[in-house]
Order: sequence, then C-alpha cells, then structure tokens
Amino acid sequence: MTMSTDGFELTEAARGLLKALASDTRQQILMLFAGGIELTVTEVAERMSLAQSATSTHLATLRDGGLLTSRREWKTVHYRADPARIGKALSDLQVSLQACCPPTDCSADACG
Amino acid sequence: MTMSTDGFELTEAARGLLKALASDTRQQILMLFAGGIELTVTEVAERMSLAQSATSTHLATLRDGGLLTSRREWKTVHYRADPARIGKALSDLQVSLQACCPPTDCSADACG
DNA sequence: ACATCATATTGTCACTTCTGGATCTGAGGA
DNA sequence: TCCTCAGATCCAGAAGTGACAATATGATGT
Repeated sequence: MTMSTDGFELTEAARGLLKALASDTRQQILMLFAGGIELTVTEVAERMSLAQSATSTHLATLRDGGLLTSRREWKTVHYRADPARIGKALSDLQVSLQACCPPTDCSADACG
Repeated sequence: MTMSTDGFELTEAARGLLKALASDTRQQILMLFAGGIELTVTEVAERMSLAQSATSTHLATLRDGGLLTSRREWKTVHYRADPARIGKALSDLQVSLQACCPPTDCSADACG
C-alpha cells in the first residue's frame, strides 16, 4: 500500500478537494447539492446565473476533484455529491495536517 | 450570533484555509513546519529553492489564511504553524461539508 | 438522414496569481 | 554615518483561471 514517503505530503484525495474548492464559485456550486439532491448542468447554470459552458467546466472540475459523481440518464447528466469521497478527502486532509501540526502540544512524549 | 443564514456557506476560517492551500507550493511550504518547528523566510526559501520575495509572499498568504503565525526576534521573523487555528478551520470545513453532503444517509430521520 | 436537446469542448478575452529581480525598511554592528 | 542582514514591497513578465460565445458531440425522436 502507498504510505507517506519521507516528508509529509497530501494524498491525492485531499489535493483534489483543495483544488476543486479553490474557486469561490465552485464552493457555492457544491452547496447547491445539499441534502443529497441531484442537479443537471442546466439547473446549476440557472441557479448560479452562469453560462452553460462555465457551469459544465466547474462541474467537471468538482467531479475530477472527487466531490461529485455524474449519472447519465437519457439526455441529461445528473450530478450529485459524493459524501464518501468527500469524507475520505477531508479525513486525509485532517490526518496530514495533524501529522504536520498537531493541535495539542504533546511535547513529543506519550502522545505519538 | 452569526448562524448559517439560508444556503450553506463556509466560515471565514474554512475559506481562509482553502485559499491558502489552493497553491501547490504553499501546501509544500506548510509541510516544512511539521513537528512544530520554526523557520525563517530565508530557511524556507532555501529548502523550497524559491526566491526570497516569492517565499515572503507565500508565507504572508499562509499567515493571512490563519495557518501560520509569525514571531519577530531580532532581525529575523520566525514562522510557525498555528495548530489551533488550523484545527478550527478544518473543523469548520468538515461541519459545512457534512451539512451539505452527509456521509451517512440518515433519510432525514433521527440523525439530525 | 435530419432536427433537437443537453452537455462537452474550443477559442478568446480579461483578470488574477506566481515568480524573480530590484528596491525599500528596520535593526545592529563597525 | 555607513554597511550589512533579514524581510517586505514593488515591478514586469509568464502562467494560470474564469467568464462568455460559438461550435462540436452524442443520444433521442421524427
């Protein structure tokens, strides 16, 4: 299995999350999926008042980042949040950051 | 008090973390501070093979994002990770994302 | 085959970010 | 005072990002 090599580095999942949520717009888009609802590209474009092309790109970025999944049904593509992968990415991020900068100062004792 | 209004929105701390870690270089820089060690601008520049100006800017961004603190000692400025604020930002991010896209599907029952 | 609808991709422009060189600031030492 | 060091700031060029319009793709219906 792939463990940390030598220096600390973020997992692919964590890096994907950071990249995907680096955009203000994408943060807002993600929040549209609250409650586990599904949305099409057009629906997101309408709610965000964004062009279809820009919306499509953002959704693809969020999917590539592991935050959304897409399901094709007939003509339309339904996007939905991917709670499992979001949780994983967040967990990975937390692990890395805690390994880097532990919240409680254990003075390198019996805490490790 | 400031609660969530209607739609979901990230806290200032969470947004600060996302913005600060949006850069690949800054992610690596942060990891240099593992173990709670302190580093000066020059030290970081050396270890990252970056120009002093770029390094200074990145460290300032990380500090503005709430991930680092700076301590002035004589001529040099010592940067250090801010575990408490990092934990807070991470926690906020987790809360928001879980509110948006809960990992376990509770079917809107006795889970809330 | 053709038209249509939903989505993806391409092209382009404006804006921001990243980076290094040069310059400025501030504190100490000769 | 003048010089040096560490850091911050300014500048300009390179690279990346986000937006839209236009076009391409892909599946469905006639």
